[in-house]
Amino acid sequence: MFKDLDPLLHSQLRLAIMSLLLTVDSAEFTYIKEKTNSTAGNLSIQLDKLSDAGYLKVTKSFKGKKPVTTCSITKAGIKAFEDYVNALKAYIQP
Amino acid sequence: MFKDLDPLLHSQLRLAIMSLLLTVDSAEFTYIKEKTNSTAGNLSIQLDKLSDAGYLKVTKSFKGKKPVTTCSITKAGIKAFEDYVNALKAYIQP
DNA sequence: TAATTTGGTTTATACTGTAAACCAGTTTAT
DNA sequence: ATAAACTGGTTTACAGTATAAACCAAATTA
Repeated sequence: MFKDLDPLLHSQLRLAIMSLLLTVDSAEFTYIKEKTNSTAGNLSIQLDKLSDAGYLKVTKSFKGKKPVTTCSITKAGIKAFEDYVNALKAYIQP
Repeated sequence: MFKDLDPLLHSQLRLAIMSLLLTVDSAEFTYIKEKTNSTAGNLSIQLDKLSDAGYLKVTKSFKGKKPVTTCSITKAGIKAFEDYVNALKAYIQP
């Protein structure tokens, strides 16, 4: 009746990150931080978790002299998100 | 962009409990336990939290000689659930 | 009457989420 | 030139959450 919800996605911030990355090719750390209203520390950790799970790819580079962290969702991430939403529907539909 | 999700509802078990109680007048502890596939201990605690928040009403009685715990959702619980679902939609819609 | 079952609650522990502190480097002001 | 403040994060420490395991009282069954 109620399927398990992927615990990695069932978190407000991580879900927001994934939701955001679904709509764009890639996004920078600071952009995600702003859009999700998160602190840098929290975002850093949650990005690591999503990255460790293979749900997104994180690349580090420099823009001029400044370090930039860029994130993009992976195939596995899209799949996991879709599965999560499908499972969730059973909970929130009347 | 991403509204906060009621942390009380953003929990797999508590959400399942609320979802279940929305569809029925009331339900007994053992029924909820079975339908949500939860352990008694976990269920007991999560029911307390929802009850403390005023999202549901828990009444204790006896069926014959056996104790029965009966739960039903409150107006406040229905409202909270609806708000949660509306907020959640922003996260899961493409 | 001893063991098992029912219907839970309480306790202990592992896991999560978060803010605060921190770090390396850059820019700005003096 | 150097101190102060800012950028772009990471690490650490702690509070809160979820869960299983242990427990309890009463009823049922062997």
